[in-house]
Amino acid sequence: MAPLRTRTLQLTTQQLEYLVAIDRADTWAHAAADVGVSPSALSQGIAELERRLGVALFERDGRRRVPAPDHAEVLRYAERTVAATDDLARWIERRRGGTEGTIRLGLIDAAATHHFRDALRRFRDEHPDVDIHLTVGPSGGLLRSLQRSDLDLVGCVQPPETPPGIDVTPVLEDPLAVLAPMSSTVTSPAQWGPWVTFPSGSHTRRLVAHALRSTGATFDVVAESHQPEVLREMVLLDLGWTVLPLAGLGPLDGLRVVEAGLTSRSIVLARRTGAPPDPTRDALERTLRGSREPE
Amino acid sequence: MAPLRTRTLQLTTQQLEYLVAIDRADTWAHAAADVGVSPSALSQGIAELERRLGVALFERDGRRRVPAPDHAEVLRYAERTVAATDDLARWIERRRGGTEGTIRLGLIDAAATHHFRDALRRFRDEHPDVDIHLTVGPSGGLLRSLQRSDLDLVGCVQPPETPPGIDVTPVLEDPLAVLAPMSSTVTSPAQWGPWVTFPSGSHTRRLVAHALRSTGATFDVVAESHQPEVLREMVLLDLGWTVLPLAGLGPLDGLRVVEAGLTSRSIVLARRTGAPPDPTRDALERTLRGSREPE
DNA sequence: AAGGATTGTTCAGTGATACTGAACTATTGT
DNA sequence: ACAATAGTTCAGTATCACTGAACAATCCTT
Repeated sequence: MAPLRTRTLQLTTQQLEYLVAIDRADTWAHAAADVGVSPSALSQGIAELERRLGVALFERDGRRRVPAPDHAEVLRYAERTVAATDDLARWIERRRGGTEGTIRLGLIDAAATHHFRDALRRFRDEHPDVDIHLTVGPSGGLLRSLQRSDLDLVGCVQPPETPPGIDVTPVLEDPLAVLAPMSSTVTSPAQWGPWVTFPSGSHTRRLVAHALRSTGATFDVVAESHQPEVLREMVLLDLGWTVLPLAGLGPLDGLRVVEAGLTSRSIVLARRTGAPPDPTRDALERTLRGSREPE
Repeated sequence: MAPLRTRTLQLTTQQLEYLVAIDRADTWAHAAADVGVSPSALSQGIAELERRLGVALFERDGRRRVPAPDHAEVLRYAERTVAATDDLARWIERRRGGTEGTIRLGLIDAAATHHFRDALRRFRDEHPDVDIHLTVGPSGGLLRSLQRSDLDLVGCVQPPETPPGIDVTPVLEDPLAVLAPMSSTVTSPAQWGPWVTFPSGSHTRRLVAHALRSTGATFDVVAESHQPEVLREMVLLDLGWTVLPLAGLGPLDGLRVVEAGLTSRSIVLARRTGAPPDPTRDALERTLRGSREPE
């Protein structure tokens, strides 16, 4: 049969940006403001996108619009494309402007304050012209930002499944210890707990839950926080037990280390595959990779 | 500092398609014809793309145009984006039209004629409504087609490095045997050869070269072909020795099997990561994966 | 239940963009 | 020197995306 090259979809990055902006903003008016056009333009732009795709992206619900079933897949495409375009723009800018470069680095708490602290300082000393934007937060959010091209390099806990478009290399193992209040009595794992730990959805929490269950402990959670220091305080307040990396946690006064090596989490460096090359980013990655703990 | 959201690049898939078409065609006029516009439109379109990117993509060389240094990176972006757009278009079409789907499958020679032959027949029997487009060729070309979204699923030799955007799962091991003409005398590896084998660039050739060298054999190549049958004929003609998968090779009359298990190549299934879901493709992949050889 | 604020759409007008066809320039081949 | 080839420029036209203003629907408040 004749190929008849079914005239490809003609889209603009602009339209895709509209879609992404709508997803990230709470209202279309805000989304319009975010991309710098009038609400009218946004509305017409989305209508045009729907017309070209031949797919309904939004349904009406009262005066709001809610995503239609097919929306998700198109959004996935739009996000990837916008991210790639963003990367290209940054690559061009770096190549043109003589700037040594900006790197947007994302790290989890322990990585920023402990594991990579010295390596980071060393890198800054050796590359004073490089602008480092550091974002600290939980692994999940960092990886999402990485996918969106809001970050260039991320040091976080190894995710259970590597998201598509992301490439990951392990750097070091971070042992996790079971910590109990001094008031507690050390018994068999079955009597451990209750627990204060990271919020559900946290990679580390998943690891901890799994490890505790396989020792026979129950995992009933009575309080949550993303910050290790806060968890430690909660234990000091006798709220419960916790499982934390000892690394960089500070003094353990008032805490009982019940089990220093319950399990360990793997700290990895993640970057987008397919992103344009960036020697500065590579250099930073090498420096961070060199900062293995003496174990 | 205020973000001031540096007005993102505004590109069209059309412009990116121009760039890709130019790369694939031998002349701009042909490229223009391929995408179905006038040469004038193509020229203006590329000029506009260069203006928006702020990057020179082509230089003049006589009356032709040759890629500028920055061209490669932009092309990489363009190819990925065009491929993703193509995927989206196919996803939409499948979703709208009630069609059971078309799958563009790429296989290497031995996979099509031997390893997956029965599985493929089984799949066709079980899914008579699915249109399978089968392309047979060397691994490298198949993987490139996969990246370009010209294929949906590929069965080939494990590449030395997984290309970005491609995901790979091993399916079976294909042992490679050293075959010599009957006239030859069996000696130590140092006296083996000379060789007829796959053209340079072939994944299998790389494996073979490595394996032979590590046995102490020299690897001097006197003839090349991509087709196992042709290589076998060459051996029969006394041109030299070869290393081939025995699987599906046909009768070995007139050949001496010097070493049945010199090494083995891993046959893998490859698909694009980040492509929209396609249950039909998944079903085919499962069927093919179930066709492990009894080893 | 009325008034007003909020959310998103439609419409007309305008400027930008992308296309075709034809004329044009530069290069290559014979 | 002549013709063929490769790509560009130019003028005219159709399409498209934007703004601003008027509009419709819904939600909130009292």
